[in-house]
Amino acid sequence: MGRASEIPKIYDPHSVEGRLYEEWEKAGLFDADPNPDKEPYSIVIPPPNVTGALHMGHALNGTIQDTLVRRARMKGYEALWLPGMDHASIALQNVVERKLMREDGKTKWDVGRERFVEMCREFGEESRSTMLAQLRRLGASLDWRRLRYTMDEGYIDAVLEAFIRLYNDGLIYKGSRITNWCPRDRSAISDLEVNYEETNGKLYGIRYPFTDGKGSGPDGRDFAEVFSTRPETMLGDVALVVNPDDERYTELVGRRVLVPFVEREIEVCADDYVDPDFGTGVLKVTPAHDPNDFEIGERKGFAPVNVMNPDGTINENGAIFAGMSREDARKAVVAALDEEGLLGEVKDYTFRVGTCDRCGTVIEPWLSEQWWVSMKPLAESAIEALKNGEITVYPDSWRRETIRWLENIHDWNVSRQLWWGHRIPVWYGPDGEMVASKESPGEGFEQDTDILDTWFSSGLWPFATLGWPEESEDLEYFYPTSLLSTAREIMYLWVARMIMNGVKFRGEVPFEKINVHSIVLAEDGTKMSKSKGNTINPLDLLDEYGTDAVRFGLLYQSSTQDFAYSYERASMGRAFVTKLWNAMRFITSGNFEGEGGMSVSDRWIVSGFNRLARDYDTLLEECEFSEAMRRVYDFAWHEFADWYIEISKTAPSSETPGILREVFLGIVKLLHPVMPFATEEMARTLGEEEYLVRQSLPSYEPSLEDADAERVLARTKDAVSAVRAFRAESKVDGELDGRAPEGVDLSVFATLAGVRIVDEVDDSRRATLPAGDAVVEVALTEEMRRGEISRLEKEVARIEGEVVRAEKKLANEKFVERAPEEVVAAERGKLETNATMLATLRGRLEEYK
RNA sequence: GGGCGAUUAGCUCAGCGGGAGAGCACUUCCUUGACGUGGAAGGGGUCAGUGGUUCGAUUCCACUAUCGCCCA
Repeated sequence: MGRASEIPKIYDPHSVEGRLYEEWEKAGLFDADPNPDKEPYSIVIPPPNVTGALHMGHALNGTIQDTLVRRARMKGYEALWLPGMDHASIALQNVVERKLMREDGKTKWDVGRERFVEMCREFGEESRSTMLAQLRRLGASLDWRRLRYTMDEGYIDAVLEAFIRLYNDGLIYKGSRITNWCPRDRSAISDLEVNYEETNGKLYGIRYPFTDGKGSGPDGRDFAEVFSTRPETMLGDVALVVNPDDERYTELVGRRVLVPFVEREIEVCADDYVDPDFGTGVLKVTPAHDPNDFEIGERKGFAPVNVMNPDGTINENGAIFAGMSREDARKAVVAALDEEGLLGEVKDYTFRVGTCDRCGTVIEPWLSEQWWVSMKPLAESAIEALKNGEITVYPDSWRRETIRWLENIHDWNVSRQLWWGHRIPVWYGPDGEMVASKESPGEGFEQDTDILDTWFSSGLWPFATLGWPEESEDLEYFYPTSLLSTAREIMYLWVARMIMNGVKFRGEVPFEKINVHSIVLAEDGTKMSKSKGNTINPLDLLDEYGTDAVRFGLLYQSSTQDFAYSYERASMGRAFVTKLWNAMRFITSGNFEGEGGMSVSDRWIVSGFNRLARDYDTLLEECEFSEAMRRVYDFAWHEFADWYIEISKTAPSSETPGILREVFLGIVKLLHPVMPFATEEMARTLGEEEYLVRQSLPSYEPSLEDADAERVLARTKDAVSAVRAFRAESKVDGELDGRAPEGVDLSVFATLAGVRIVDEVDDSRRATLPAGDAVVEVALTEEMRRGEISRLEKEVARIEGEVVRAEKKLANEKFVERAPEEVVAAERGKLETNATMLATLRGRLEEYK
């Protein structure tokens, strides 16, 4: 017994992870600074929400980034992974509002803007430690000295600077448009923050009497009827509209009707937008309360009438309904219409209702004055960068998708009527001046009360985190960053904007590569969501299986397709760690040493590892994480452990102990970026003194390729497997006498197959076992011979099938003519091999009969 | 309604022009001195359907069906 017995049989993550992480951090292994002697490599983390907690998406993306940055360090780069988080304006503000209400029964208006913002800041400071601790648990090798926050002083300066530059360049303007308005937050929110749901509601018929007399409508009616799902908005109607091709209503165009209650006379006009088949074919136009109506209003020159206050109550334009909530007003309007005889048919109707992502309030499309960014000029540069390959996107389909989105981009509403965030640096002077400035331009100026959308600030992330607008050394050295890894859901919102801003403010794209990773789905294949209760907490996973196991498992499963994940799926990673751990235990025992220089097996494993190192590197470079993991897993388990370790026990050379150690350490180094903790611990147990991250990644060395050794081992493994299969099928234990085919390593074959090599095997008492393109012969006892005929018959039948298939193919003249020469030659070779094999086996069968 | 993607072993997924793969699950055997979170040997797929291109299609193209995501 060697030292192996002193090492536990199972790797214990709990006793290793915390200790190593602390040690690494203390040793400054995650720190990166401009270094003229090294090439830079940099990744900025997609900033998690400051109030957030680690979810499976973070775990996957964190693993990807950490793997790449650790790998870059081992490849000799000055590698920076920059941590940070964003201030999550509306999300955090809502949390603080709820807390305030719960604890003190107060609203934000009760405490006032200044105090409320202070409370938000405090809350953010407290809650951000949660995410930071969780990223450490994941093993994330972030340079913590550089932690950035979108509400840091320097970052705020960057945001204001960006706004002012865009404003001064005429790319930001103020304008009244329809936005998604949340009456509870009393703010515009982005399209992303609206959840649409199919809802059962009603379609109400509203009748607008003609001003010029009864019975003058189509079919002698007194009114024009319009269907609406939001009847209360009729208070803001400015016109009715029909399709110009709708013959039913041709004579209506140009006539006037009365809007009930508000007593406004409006005109009936024609516009292509109207779908004659929807409802009555007549549409009411309410520009202040519907985006399509707004456009019609613009086209036709109707001034909008806004009937709602910011809190969703009806304003003074709503006549007798003024002061009512939206909901009450709807009921009251319907009742009043009914009373006046102006209510038409009321039908059940299913339509999509948008609700606020943060508070669930029904969104009101509402006209308000907002700040907008002109996107088209900015988008051009981003489109160009994506088209000309300045940025490589993995997978490429997302490059095309993003281009398509950019080509159809709309102006972006960046203002929010919230308090927590970057206040818009525009000042209104006493004489109506409007000035963009970080500081008040002077006496009597008042600052705009709106704040900026969180995405406006996070859109500056790759350079604002490096010191911009200062021309810092960091910015000079680390920008553009090397790679951005992200979930696809924020490609448009965030990634596309970073590209535009990068080019606008730095004249250079913000990253060379974009990796769009897949989504970790719940076990049932649906999206994980808290409301469905099907989430997996990554911290529980890390606890149960160990960080390295979870990281490996996630990378192994993550290709371009989303994948269903469950607790059991982490067990594969854990089994792999255990397998490696025990290979290490074996190597520490160091019992096996032979003679005579490098054996063919030694050359084989070295050659195979060498190729693995090359392929693995290429795969990671191209963000093919899943395939890279498969390759190293297969090699480590099914070549190194299953075969080479077994060979080393029974047929070692003088070099075997050293090669065992070197190849194993090589595997450990390749895996270190993925499984940092367990590999470091293994290397240390094997006596390595330097941190793995300071060692070099194994690289490809052409002289180590050994096709000859690979061929010999392939044949040898076939021969061994043939004997093992024969033993299992024929239930044979103990040593057999036998002969090996040409070109196998005899000592490996003999020991692993349990065969005593003899010169001749008695013709009448032997089994002939197909092994790849050769046969193995083993001697049989009388008892074993009984099953031999049926075994041979099965083999003959199988190979006959092969021969027929190949003959048929080769008989096809077109195949021989048009298929590539190699393919035809390979087919001929197979036929020949199988024909020979068949003849041999048939001969044997004759002998037995 | 428009766009994108998926449909391969019981489950989760690779592969993507030349004889179907992995992990888990399943069957049989193995307490051999790295590992039972293991080893050896197996069983199990007309690669969603229909057409087309090709000497050859799971792989390329079209359509259909089902599912998912994004946009309106």
